[in-house]
Amino acid sequence: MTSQEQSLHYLQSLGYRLTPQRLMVLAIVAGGAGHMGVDEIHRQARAAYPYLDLATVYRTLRLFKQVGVVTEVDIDNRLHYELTAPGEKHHHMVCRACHRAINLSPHYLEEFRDTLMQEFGFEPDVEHFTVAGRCLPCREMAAAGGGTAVEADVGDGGEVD
Amino acid sequence: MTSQEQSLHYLQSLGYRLTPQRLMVLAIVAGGAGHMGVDEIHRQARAAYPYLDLATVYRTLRLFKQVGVVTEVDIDNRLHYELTAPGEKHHHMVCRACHRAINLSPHYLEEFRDTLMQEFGFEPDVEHFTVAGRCLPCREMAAAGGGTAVEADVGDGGEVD
DNA sequence: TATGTTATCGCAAACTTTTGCAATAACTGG
DNA sequence: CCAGTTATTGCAAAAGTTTGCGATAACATA
Repeated sequence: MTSQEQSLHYLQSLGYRLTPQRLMVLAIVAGGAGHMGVDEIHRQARAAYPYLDLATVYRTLRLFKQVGVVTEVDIDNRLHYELTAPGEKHHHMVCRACHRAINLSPHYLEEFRDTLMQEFGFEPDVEHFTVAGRCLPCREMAAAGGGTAVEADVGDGGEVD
Repeated sequence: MTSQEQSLHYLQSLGYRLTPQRLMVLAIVAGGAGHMGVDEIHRQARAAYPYLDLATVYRTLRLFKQVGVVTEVDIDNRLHYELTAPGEKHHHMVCRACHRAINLSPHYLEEFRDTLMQEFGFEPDVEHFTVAGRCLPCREMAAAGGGTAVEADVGDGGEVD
């Protein structure tokens, strides 16, 4: 049984219904490499089934996230989703100033996770985890006297692998 | 010098301009108790200065967040902001199933923070920090055979202190 | 204090995400 | 396999958030 089939069984065991829309969205997210934007998922889904509505995509992904099938990632103010792959861990540190992402080895989170589990019975989602903060270059720039408001308006892009 | 004045000096030292709008938004966020929704901030601001636009409130808060003056909190899909109070730490664990929040003592994060600083020079924002995951009751319910899709549609509320 | 430069603002429009509701389709029990 | 129940869908509209642009005001320099 593939991991997709497992997810579907799991959904069903929770009392959710298996609909073609859900199958399709799951297949697309599983097929894509890495995070996928909602509109991209929608576009691909429409190729196969033109009536699938954007609202359904949003609702489906929200459900998948709630039960843990997918992970939500906020990239530059837009929602992205990726399959929660239990084996393949994937962490980020995202700088709140430059929005660049640095990969973080699972090692650093395990200790933290174990503590939370033991103390509170709370199981943190560390499979795909994002820590906000400020990266070294940005902190140095700020310390150096403050980089004269580099970015015109406040918004800017950000890259994540 | 109050902490508000410090923030303003800091903004200025980074090359950002001090405008009445920014002063106003900062004062309002500082005056409120805990997180404030964007529209509430806007409403209060308009009482004093009716022309202040919602877009300006958003831009201002985004800037404040970027430089670290305020902390952004996502509560039930709406942006909320609160002053980043260096002394008074404030952490949550938020369950992805029931959306309930559990307070987390700063203690548990310090170790993690120190590691990241040492290894990567990355300074995580642990002042106000949120960890997603699943709480004990929800995990037990899931283990017990899966709580027949408790919530009709996917959305539901969530409370955070 | 007067002048130039340009970050910021207000407005309007776009974009992203959520929600209400009637129709439909997935599951259940017979 | 058929009928009943109700979760889910598609559509349309609303709500939340961001963005483009010309006008304005904040800061720097003289």
